[in-house]
Amino acid sequence: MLTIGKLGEAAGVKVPTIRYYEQIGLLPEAERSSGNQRLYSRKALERLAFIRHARDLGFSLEAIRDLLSLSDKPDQSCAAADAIAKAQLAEVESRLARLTALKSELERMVVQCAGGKIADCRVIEVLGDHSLCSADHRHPEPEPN
Amino acid sequence: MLTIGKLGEAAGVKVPTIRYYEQIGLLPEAERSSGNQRLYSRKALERLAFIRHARDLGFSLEAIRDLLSLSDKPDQSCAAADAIAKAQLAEVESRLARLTALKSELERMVVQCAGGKIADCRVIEVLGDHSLCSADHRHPEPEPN
DNA sequence: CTTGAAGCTATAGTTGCTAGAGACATTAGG
DNA sequence: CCTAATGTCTCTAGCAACTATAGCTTCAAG
Ligand SMILES: [Zn+2]
Ligand SMILES: [Zn+2]
Ligand SMILES: [Zn+2]
Ligand SMILES: [Zn+2]
Repeated sequence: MLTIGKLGEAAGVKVPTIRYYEQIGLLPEAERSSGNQRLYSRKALERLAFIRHARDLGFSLEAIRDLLSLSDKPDQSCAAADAIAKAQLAEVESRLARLTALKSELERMVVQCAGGKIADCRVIEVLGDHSLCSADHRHPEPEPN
Repeated sequence: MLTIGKLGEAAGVKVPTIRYYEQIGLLPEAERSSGNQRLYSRKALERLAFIRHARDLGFSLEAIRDLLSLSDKPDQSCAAADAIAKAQLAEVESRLARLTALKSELERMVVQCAGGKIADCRVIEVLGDHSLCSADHRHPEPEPN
């Protein structure tokens, strides 16, 4: 059995994050020691590692919740899991497209500025006027990574 | 003079967002009509459009705050503005690199799954074991777009 | 003049954590 | 065995950048 600190170390997850996952029901309530400290089994470590890896791949906690509950039913079809992964891939691809457009706009701005006064700064100028942009960089959906 | 609704429409920004920007001091306190409703000038529209465009390009509100205060000093050197833009470009490039790695991992997962039961699902399997991944997709910094 | 849209304030919720306070538990050294 | 350091406990609040809700007031059209 691992303490929460050891578990976090083993899985590469910070201690408060583990408690947070438990709080939102992504991890089951941990066993407790006689002194009320959380104790984790090898299974718990696997589950946390799964979560961590899925987070690293950009899945939302909601998606991970679904993936975990699917992985608990080994006899079911994996179509649902595949669909979640495909949706995540599509999400990543759309962000990639957007970021690529942003990158070229930012590059243009930076390259075009001759570096004088603010009054002549191409960066400020472009920010004030989207018609100076070459691409259609709209602002649809957010989300990190 | 524009009402907040017209301003939002003209700039492509939702009304509550405008009020939020005022609240955090990104927009100055608006003039008020006799009935206490906000009224905006053409200048205010330009400022909001600047904010909107910078947001679209992924700048943080903090960065935008700095860019706005720079743009109010036309005689200063634009080095600071250029630096902010370069930092944003670097940020975008690093996210792009990360997302590209994610994309190929996700593609691999999705392609490799033969589509049977969960027990044999490659998606579930890979999520449980990063050593099945080909690339080093770590989880450094977040932030949207 | 009445009605419905638009505006007002204030508060709480979103996602995925992170940081702090103050109290208890465990462990290593002396 | 005692103590000090570290680890863990709960609870609360905070981060970005909004979005949504409730319960008002004001405005504009018919
Ligand atoms: Zn410049
Ligand atoms: Zn633009
Ligand atoms: Zn599958
Ligand atoms: Zn991996």
